[in-house]
Amino acid sequence: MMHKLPRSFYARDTIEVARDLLGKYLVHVVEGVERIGRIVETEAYIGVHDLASHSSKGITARTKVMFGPPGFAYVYLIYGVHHCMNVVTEKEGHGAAVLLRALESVRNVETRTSGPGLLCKAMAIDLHRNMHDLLSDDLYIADSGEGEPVTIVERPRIGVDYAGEWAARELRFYIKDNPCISKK
DNA sequence: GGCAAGATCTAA
DNA sequence: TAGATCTTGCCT
Repeated sequence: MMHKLPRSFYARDTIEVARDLLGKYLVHVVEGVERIGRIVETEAYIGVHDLASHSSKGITARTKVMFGPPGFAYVYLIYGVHHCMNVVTEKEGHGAAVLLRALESVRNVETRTSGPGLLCKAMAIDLHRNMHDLLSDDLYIADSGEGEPVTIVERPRIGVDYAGEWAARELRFYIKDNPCISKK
């Protein structure tokens, strides 16, 4: 039994949300087809003081969604090639989000999902899904209701070497021994 | 209005 | 290990 996560789930500490998202299900309905993937890897971008976070640049046309209310999607294009999907967390105005890095295919997901770019490609997520409400009926995250325990591994984030000491912080989380992880 | 750089992926 | 490829943000 799938249960859509409430707004209050996202309105918490970003690291807690990043850890709790592991094992949850991302659902995207495209042209009547329901695509579902189990979240197995995330990264936390915890606020304006986090130099690896886009929000550290302040409020701009691109980052304003990160400063909005929690439970919304923040989608952007990286390297002109790939899309990355984030989930806005904390209270409105905080500027934090959780990046979804890898999924485990559950239903109607054909291509690989090990990495932010591939994840969005497989789930058919693009810039048009930016600022989409995750409490809507066509793009949301749900709990299986089974409360299955997972072993969480903490590692430094990927591709943020420019962020100084923040690059070394262990803000990446994934499910131990899961074969769908993007990188060890 | 122009320019540099980026939370990536694939092929060689 | 380099190239694809385009939006954002800052500079002029």
